[in-house]
Amino acid sequence: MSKQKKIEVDLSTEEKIKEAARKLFTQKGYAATRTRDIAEESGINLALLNYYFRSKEKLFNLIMEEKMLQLFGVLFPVINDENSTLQQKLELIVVNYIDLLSANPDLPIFVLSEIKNSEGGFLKQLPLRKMLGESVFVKQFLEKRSDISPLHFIINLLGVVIFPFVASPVLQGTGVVNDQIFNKMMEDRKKLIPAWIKQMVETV
Amino acid sequence: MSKQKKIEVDLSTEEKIKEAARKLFTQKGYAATRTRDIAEESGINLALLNYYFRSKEKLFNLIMEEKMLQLFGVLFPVINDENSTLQQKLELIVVNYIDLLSANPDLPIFVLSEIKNSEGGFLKQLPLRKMLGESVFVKQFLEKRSDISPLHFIINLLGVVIFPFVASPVLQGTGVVNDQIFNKMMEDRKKLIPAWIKQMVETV
DNA sequence: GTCTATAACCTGATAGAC
DNA sequence: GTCTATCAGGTTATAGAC
Repeated sequence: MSKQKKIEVDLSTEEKIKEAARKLFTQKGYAATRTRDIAEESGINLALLNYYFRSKEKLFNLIMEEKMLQLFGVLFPVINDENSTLQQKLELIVVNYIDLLSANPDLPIFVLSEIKNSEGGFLKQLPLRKMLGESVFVKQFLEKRSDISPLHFIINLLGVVIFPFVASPVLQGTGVVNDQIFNKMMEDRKKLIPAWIKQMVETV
Repeated sequence: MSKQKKIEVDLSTEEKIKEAARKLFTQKGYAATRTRDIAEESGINLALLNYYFRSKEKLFNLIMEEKMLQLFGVLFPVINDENSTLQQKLELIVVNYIDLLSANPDLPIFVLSEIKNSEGGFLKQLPLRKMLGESVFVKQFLEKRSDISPLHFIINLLGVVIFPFVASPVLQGTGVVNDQIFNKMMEDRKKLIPAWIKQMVETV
């Protein structure tokens, strides 16, 4: 209550640096981001970055783990819910992802591209194989379609949900859509995608 | 016939540099690639890179335009063919993309991520809006579904085709699939995807 | 905790010999 | 055309004053 006068700017120094790092790393990637940019963006001194985080790489690892959790975390609470149907899970995943990515359009390219360049280091703590393989989600899918790998199904789902955001710079940069139309389309897809996928599952 | 003794290594110096640049740029991106790495990879001297291409950026622009054409070029010959049905176009696009990306798995993330970081500079010569909007492909789609934007259709198609390659480092890095299984899946998708999409188009 | 100044290193690019 | 040597500038990280 004493020093807290500013409305939104009043974060701890450590948090201000992290906030700037989040923005710049996700926007430009690890290699293209300079520690000077982060310092400037956060309004603090360059030396403080090393004081709090020891090195650019350590700060990056922190942000990266956070962003991976953000991207993959959408799935975790949903796929093992015993009390929802496959269709309900589908709808929830689609809505949650579209909301998340509308607010963080850079997230997918950033995470996927940095993972690719990091020789698997970041994936060591991501037990995706077990998490998916033993999930209620997969079990429910196999009850409907035991003739096709659930992986195809998951890839298709994430493909139609995430890919538009990955392609968005191309779509917007070539004038195929503008920001407003793109957002409207993503809004529409919240209803369209579950309907398409449902069709895909139920088709013989 | 005189000096040409080596089997495959005998490219012009200029082409050796471009070949190394192709590999490293697509693998690590512009910012993370050092001109020294390119020189070493091509077995030539650092100074020759500047002798032939003036600067890192000019060399990059060359490779980038080449790679964009490679990625988007799959569509051009197909979408305006008057003598093929929508379904045939679909099948051709799917097969061509899966073959291209199986041979160049880094291509999509590289192109999409560099486009995002370049403030639209590379997109100036890509008249995607007209190319798609006036295409036979879109016309044929609208004959079947005038109630839904063809853009949804195209995004879905490219999503299910391209996204698996974008996600492949995650899938392989977490042990969800290995290289062999992944390739088998992509092979299967050549038949699966057209069937899914067909279903999507014909569903009321 | 925060800053200025600077060390130590790296990177793109060029000069100049062959 | 190709190489070695080197410059000029930028980048991460730290020392040391406050």
